[in-house]
Amino acid sequence: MTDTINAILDSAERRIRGAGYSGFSFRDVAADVGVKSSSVHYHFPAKEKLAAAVARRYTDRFIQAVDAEVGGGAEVVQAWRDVFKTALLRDGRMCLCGALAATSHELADKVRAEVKRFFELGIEKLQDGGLDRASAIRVLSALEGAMLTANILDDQSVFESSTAVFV
Amino acid sequence: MTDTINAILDSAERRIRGAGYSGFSFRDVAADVGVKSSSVHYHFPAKEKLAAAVARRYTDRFIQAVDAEVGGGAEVVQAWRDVFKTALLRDGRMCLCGALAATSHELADKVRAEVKRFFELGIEKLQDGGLDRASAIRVLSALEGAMLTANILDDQSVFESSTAVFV
DNA sequence: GTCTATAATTTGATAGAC
DNA sequence: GTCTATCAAATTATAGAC
Repeated sequence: MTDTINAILDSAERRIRGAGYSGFSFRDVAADVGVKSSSVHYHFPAKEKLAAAVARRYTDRFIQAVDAEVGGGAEVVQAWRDVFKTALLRDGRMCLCGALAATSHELADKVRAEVKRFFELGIEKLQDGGLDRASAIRVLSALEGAMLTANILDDQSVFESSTAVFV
Repeated sequence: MTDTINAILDSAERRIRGAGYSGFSFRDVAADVGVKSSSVHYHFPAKEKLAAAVARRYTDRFIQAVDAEVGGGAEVVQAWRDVFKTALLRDGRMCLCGALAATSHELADKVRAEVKRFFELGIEKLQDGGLDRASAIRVLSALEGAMLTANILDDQSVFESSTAVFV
């Protein structure tokens, strides 16, 4: 993975988390990276492919971070909460897959499939931690909702208080 | 409020709930209503004003529906859950203010203010029902998150099971 | 791999006739 | 209040030089 590709993915991730799929353009990303939009197209021929790549990297990193915490002895639900919290505090933005899921009707099949993968893997991992499927979905939904509300109220402490029940 | 204005708001609401603020255009709405885009501009000179009007109507109707249930003897948390559930089952789409909140960085101040109003009023109403502020935020976040997850998993029963804990 | 240039379409918005 | 016509800008995407 080259530096340019990573920079493109970084920019697109940040912009999707702030403004959704339709809220960013190839020129926006190109300007962030310091190249021309045709160079972005060289690496990602279509916008759908760029968004799908962003979602896949986001999910892989997210799961990796959760696994690392669980490997370090953390309880699974706490691990998910911590990684969500880190994403919110570090970037001050919505979960990428939450931002995309909120407008799922506009997503191309391949993008929606990647977003769905984030949720399915989350449910699966939480079930591996001992939760039944309904509880796993409830925890994941609560985390996404807490992030969304913290986002619009512009108050990160909202995430803490909304999910303190899991502690 | 004329029929055309209502039809414009209906179309814009539906489209924002499916694809977010940047995911719809004046021409989309005009085609839905059966007029030209210049006619939409006549009623709503700027896109921001249209979105703000949609959010305001959505919030007013939502609060009205909740108040009606509470007036009919329902418990406040249940009333909120029911109105969310109806919005999901009837339209098969995300909460309008949830969809906008997820991409709050792209919103003009006046639109974001309307979205914020939905959440602030929700918190206020739940507090009137006896919850402390943290619990009110937690309930509202959980409802938004449940709707988001039901949306992406394309399974409305997810909303039920995710929020059954409130029953 | 990145650039210039450009095509084809869409977008938000306005002017003016009816 | 709706229309036709149009604008200026932005959008996704491609061709071809370097």
